Amino acid sequence: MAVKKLPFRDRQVTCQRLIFAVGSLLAKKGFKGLGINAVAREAEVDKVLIYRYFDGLPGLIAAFARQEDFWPTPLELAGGDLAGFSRLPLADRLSVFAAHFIQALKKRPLTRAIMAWEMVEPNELTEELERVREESIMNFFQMFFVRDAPGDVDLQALVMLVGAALSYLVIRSGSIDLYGGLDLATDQGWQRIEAAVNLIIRRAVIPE
Amino acid sequence: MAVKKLPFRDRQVTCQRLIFAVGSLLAKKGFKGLGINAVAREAEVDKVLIYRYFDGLPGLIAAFARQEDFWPTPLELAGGDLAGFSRLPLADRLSVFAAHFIQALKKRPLTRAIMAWEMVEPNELTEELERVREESIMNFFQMFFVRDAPGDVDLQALVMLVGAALSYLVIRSGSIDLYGGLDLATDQGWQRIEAAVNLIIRRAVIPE
DNA sequence: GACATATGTCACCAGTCGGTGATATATGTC
DNA sequence: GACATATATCACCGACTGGTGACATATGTC
Repeated sequence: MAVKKLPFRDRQVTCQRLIFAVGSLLAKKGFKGLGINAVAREAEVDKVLIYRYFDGLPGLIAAFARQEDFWPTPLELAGGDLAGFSRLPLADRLSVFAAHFIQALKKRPLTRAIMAWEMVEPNELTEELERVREESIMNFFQMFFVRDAPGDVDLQALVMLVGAALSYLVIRSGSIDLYGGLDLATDQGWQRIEAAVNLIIRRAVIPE
Repeated sequence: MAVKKLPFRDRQVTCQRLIFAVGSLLAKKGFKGLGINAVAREAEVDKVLIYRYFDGLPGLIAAFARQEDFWPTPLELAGGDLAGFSRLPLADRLSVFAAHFIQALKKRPLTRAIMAWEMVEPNELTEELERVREESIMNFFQMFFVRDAPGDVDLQALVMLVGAALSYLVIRSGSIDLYGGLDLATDQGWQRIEAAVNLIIRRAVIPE
């Protein structure tokens, strides 16, 4: 007789298995596969426990998002040195930010998946993630960019446009290799993109 | 006895109903609801006819995409006057392109939906739409921008970055109103975005 | 040991999914 | 009228979905 499951009877462990299962399932199948049954199967845990411990799938996913570092920290976006970052000239600060933003997204497949999800299926969960992220973005901007405010440049719009473009390209790179002739699959391609971003930044904030 | 369906026995009409149903279902429910059964229900047509006439749902969706003007034409992106557009200075041409690109996407909810779809569920169908679009984009670029090629600016990367940013923002505007402090819900917000794009363009292609 | 509780298993529900084969009905051709 | 064909309907399949209630078993407390 096969021992189907190991009833550890340890709630913590079970919860961890479930949370982990969300991540691995998300990575494997995307959202299509993200259902109560599938998650329970993946975790080798009875689905009823998802209701018990997380009050349903949204609660579980929320727990997952809370525990993952699914969104880059300001420290990470600043390149690991907030003070040094803060001392850089505006253009350099923007360049550093752009470069680390790319890196941060590239190394977070699950974050990319969730970002893509948000674009397609607005629901109470994605809205929550959304809110947190919007707040985080705005904080970072307020903290490091708003003070410069060159009178003739809408710095906020500039930053967000760059962020939007990079978000789009990184997300797309998950499913295609070529966008408008830009190679999203190789480091060279991304260097080219980064160079273009830097050029935009330099030219746009000339007056500093 | 209720007359459940009107068996017109007119293949063309039936096909039209199915194609239309794809659009209206896509608009109503997004992709989640886009299944064989749902489409058939929406069209009040037996699902088996989808297999008969379109060889399955992908075929039907392909037919839908083919018949919709789901992607803006070069003429539209050029503002209705190809010759005049072609005669504009580079910076103006880019600005006109950006403005009409925004308009073209804003007035095509289904295109936005499909673009969002492509970001989430790469499959044989989206790949096909993808291919067509990539081709279209590159043609437009080759036709109207490549000739200028300022030596110090990666014009292609610049154009595609702007396109990526605008695509991202327009798609997001379907589900959120605020992105990084930018208002995606009002015309004023979009004017601000457009202004920022124009600034980027002007500054980037100064040398012309 | 008795008991309550926490933890986990199982069976079942109604509904939907994509898909198929058999059948009915209208249309066109001879 | 006879017949083939195009068109549409229907019934069913196995599989999966989210969800719930009943049950089993281990753990901790008294």
